[in-house]
Amino acid sequence: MSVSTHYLPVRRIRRPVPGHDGTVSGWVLHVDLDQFVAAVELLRRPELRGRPVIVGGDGDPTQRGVVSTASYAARAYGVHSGQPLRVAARKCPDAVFLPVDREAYEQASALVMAALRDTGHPVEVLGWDEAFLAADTDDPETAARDIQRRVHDATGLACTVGIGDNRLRAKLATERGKPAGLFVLTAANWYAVMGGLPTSALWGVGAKTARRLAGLGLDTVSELAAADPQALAAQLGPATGPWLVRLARGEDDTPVSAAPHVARSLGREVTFQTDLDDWADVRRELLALAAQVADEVAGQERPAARVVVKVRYAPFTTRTHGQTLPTATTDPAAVERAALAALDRFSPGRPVRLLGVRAEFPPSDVTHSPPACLVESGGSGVTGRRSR
DNA sequence: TCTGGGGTCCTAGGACCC
DNA sequence: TCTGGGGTCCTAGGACCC
Repeated sequence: MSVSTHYLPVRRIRRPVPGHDGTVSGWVLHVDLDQFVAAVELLRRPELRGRPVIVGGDGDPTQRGVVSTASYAARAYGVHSGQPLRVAARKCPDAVFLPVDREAYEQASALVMAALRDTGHPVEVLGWDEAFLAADTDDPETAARDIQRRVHDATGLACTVGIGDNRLRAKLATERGKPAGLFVLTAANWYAVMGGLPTSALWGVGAKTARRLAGLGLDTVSELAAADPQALAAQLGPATGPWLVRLARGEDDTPVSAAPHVARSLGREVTFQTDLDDWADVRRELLALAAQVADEVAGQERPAARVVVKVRYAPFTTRTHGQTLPTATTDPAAVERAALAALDRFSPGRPVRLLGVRAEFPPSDVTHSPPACLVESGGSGVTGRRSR
């Protein structure tokens, strides 16, 4: 598994403080590749250009699996990421279905990130196809076009650049510049662009939170921005409440961090095409997953402190149980033992749809960087809630 | 419409200690 | 024997993102 990194020093960017003439000079650029996974496939299969292409699972729409990425031609039929492949096939029967080819995307991603670093701006990688750049410039649009040209020259791929006066606004600008365009979102146009939108338009507000907020009478970004942070803290938690209000105001003072990402955990999981009824099979599959994870933990030379096993019973009930290791270790046998011990805490007999094993690294380990030889750009899931 | 696989972070509740 | 309040740690679950 690759881990994002590079060798530039971490640099805290200058905040874009308006000068007396209203100009700002510290910008955040959010770069997002257009239909990345599908675009990589189209690069090596140019004959498919213009056709609906759907990448996901094993590339077999009769099997369990979801859409990773649909080409723009396929999206016109209502196909989108996360949709079950069976549904996608019904909506777009003439689509070309392709299996996920992780390695190809990681390679393409590495080229993209290298091109971004060649700009000289600090780069914070967010995943295969996204990055923030800190740009100390008075002309962010020229910088953005320069980035688009460099990425295209290096890879043949198109990207959109969101320009913002902080990370949050840059990120939200990008979707308004798609495809292959630019968009500028700052404090100056925040409410004009975002104010009337539902709260789910914010980065970090999903369907569940939007529904809870609506239950409190907060439907739009403007309404959330005007809410009392303490009142929301009582409703949604001490950190989440105030954070949501700041989100709605477009506030984010997190610097672009070019520091190498150090994973907190490492896991493998698998959904079976047919539910496992026999607990002996469950045990065998779990051991295989645990061995895989243990192997990678050993390869990373980062001791694991805890092992968590995930079981999804049919039809879709998910449970987790963890086992803390006596001492943090890279020993594969210890990791496998812990996984088995955790499995013993589940109720056997129920049919199993999914099994997962995840190793967690101790929190104190965050200062420990992975060895340089294991490091490449792109790849790892630098996701989840950020910048609280 | 039956719902992947990789992650991150936050919350609530219980255990435990003083 | 019954009882307080606070702090910290651990665990499971939930929500979100790519």
